[in-house]
Amino acid sequence: MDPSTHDESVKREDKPVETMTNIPTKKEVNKGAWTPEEDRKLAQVIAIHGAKRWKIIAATAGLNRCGKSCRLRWLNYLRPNIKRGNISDQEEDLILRLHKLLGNRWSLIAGRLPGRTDNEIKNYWNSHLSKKINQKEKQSGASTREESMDGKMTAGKVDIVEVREENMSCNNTREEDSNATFNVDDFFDFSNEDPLDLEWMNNFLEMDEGFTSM
DNA sequence: AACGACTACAACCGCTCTGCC
DNA sequence: GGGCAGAGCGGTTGTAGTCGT
Repeated sequence: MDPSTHDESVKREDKPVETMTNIPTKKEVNKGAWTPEEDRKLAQVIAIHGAKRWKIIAATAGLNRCGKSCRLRWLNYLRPNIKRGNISDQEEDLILRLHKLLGNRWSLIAGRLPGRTDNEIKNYWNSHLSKKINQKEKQSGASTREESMDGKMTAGKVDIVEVREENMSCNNTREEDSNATFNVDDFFDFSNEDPLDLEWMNNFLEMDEGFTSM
């Protein structure tokens, strides 16, 4: 499949806004794997201008890339303090628990795993964890009735969590829902927190255990 | 050695959200 | 309040690498 045949975003990026001469036109825009030279140029420009105004960055760096592509490359690959590969057992466990709580909100999950990107976690989930879970479900489905009851309990737990999250994440209803014991937005607000401080994790694990025992 | 199936992950796409004018 | 542009997110695709036959 050739992505260029339905490239709506590129069309949008080429609106007349572009008065800057270096911004690539639809025909010129480069796609596919990034070269080391492109990485170097992008990193240089970001070091000078900061990681904002991606369209300008793309133009300044002389890259025939759209701003979106530059942003993604920076966030997922070039950014400092990125951890690559080898997701530890602890991290995996955390991903599983957070996914149970949050669903496919990868950026929130990634926010709690220092050095990991949402894209990496999403990929890891799709290629590793989703299979693991499927296997587990199959196993539990084929085993004893007692175990299948446990499976129902697990599914029930997820439902409860999802309902809770719905209540918690909705700012409009937050005031009405005075019984909420937990606010997901507050919980995942890192603004006043050292990202490497793992105390939150203990709190989260305790809370998760609390749901488990429900 | 050659080939197809499978896996992992980088990158793209479309959509939504947010802030500014 | 409405429109626009930029930023961000999650889903999906493309492809290089690996493995089994």
